[in-house]
Amino acid sequence: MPVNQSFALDGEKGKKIGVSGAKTVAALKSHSEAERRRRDRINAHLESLRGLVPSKEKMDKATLLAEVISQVKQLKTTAKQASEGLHVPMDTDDVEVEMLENNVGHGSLLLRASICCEYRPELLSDLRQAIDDLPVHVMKCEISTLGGRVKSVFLLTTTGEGNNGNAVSSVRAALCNILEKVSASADYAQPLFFPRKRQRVSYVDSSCLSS
Amino acid sequence: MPVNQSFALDGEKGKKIGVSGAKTVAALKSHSEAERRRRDRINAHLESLRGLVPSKEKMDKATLLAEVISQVKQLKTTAKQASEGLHVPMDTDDVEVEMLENNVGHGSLLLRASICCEYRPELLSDLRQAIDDLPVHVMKCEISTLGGRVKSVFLLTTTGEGNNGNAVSSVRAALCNILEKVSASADYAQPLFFPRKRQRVSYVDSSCLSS
DNA sequence: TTCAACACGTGAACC
DNA sequence: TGGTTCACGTGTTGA
Repeated sequence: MPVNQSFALDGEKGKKIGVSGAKTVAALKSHSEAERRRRDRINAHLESLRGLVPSKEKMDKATLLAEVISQVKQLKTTAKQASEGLHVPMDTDDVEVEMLENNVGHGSLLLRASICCEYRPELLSDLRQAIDDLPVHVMKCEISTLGGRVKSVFLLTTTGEGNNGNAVSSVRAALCNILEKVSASADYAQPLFFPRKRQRVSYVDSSCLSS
Repeated sequence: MPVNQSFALDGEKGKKIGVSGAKTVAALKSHSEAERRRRDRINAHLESLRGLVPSKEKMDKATLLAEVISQVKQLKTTAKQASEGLHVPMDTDDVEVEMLENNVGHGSLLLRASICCEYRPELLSDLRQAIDDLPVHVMKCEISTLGGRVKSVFLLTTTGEGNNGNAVSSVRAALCNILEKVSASADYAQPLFFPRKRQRVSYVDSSCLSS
């Protein structure tokens, strides 16, 4: 049972309990009702968040919010890796080669190589030729197109013929060659307003993460 | 300035204001402090959610939670589509067409179409021709190869020219035509309405993980 | 008993 | 001025 402390306060401050008191109590009533609506709104959203979080137990409000935070972060990273990292071609030419694992088989390496550039008819055959000339094995190839741009991602394993130590650099060099060919053949056509980034080569060594 | 209403209540209930009153006021103090800690915890999580939401304005608590809810739903669908995007071609020929949403634009549909078959040189141009002949728009295309087999996944939106109701069936028919061309070139008869399952037994996949 | 979590009403601040 | 949002202290309930 809620206590109306305005009685005591009115008495202390000498206020009259009359018409002005009725106005005050009406204002307080609408105020408390508005506050109750606000609480209900927030709690309703909290409840729908409870439905979205993959947990079966009833959780504390704070722990529920913490769970939501961690899930949002997780989803953001996976969505980012999926959309930007792997599938969707960006509008800057790019070559990336990274080593994923070094214990696939007997000293063979697992590489992830990607090239992103403008599409041209000879691109796919050039890619195939370049990969065939390398001492690598294509485990998986993925080609994505978006608006005339192409992003190609390869999962490669070294065949162990050559030196595995420079496998990353040799693959990167081969892909950069293809990028150069693209740039040379596309020199006459520059539809963009600003000078395009021709070649951005990045190399991530993931071997430091795992022993 | 907070009002300590225990004075009036103690007077009404006839309680003594003395040692027991001191204990009561101490209990109330610890209680309010605990409640304050709880509020701080919740608000801290709310603040970190504010940092995660892609909005620059300061938002209401309720609208912030609503924004978080919509973002979680959005991220869930994109993450799911991304994980679906990593598709490895299987050893069986297959055509799949499904409707993802029906409220993309003004009555246009979002379709996901995929075809999985053996690679042949004319496959890509055939695919392009078939898609171009359909009243659809290619939002995203993804081609994956594994050991000579190809899986191609399209994200399509209907242009609204034809009847959206049979968009799924027309796309499926076009893709099945391509599948039949593959089969025809392989000198093999095929059933009429269902995508044929054709086991690929010609050679062992050299890109298996063991080596 | 104490503790943790919740809803409630209220004062204050800001349009 | 009302209207709205927030923080606070408190009553209550269940472990």
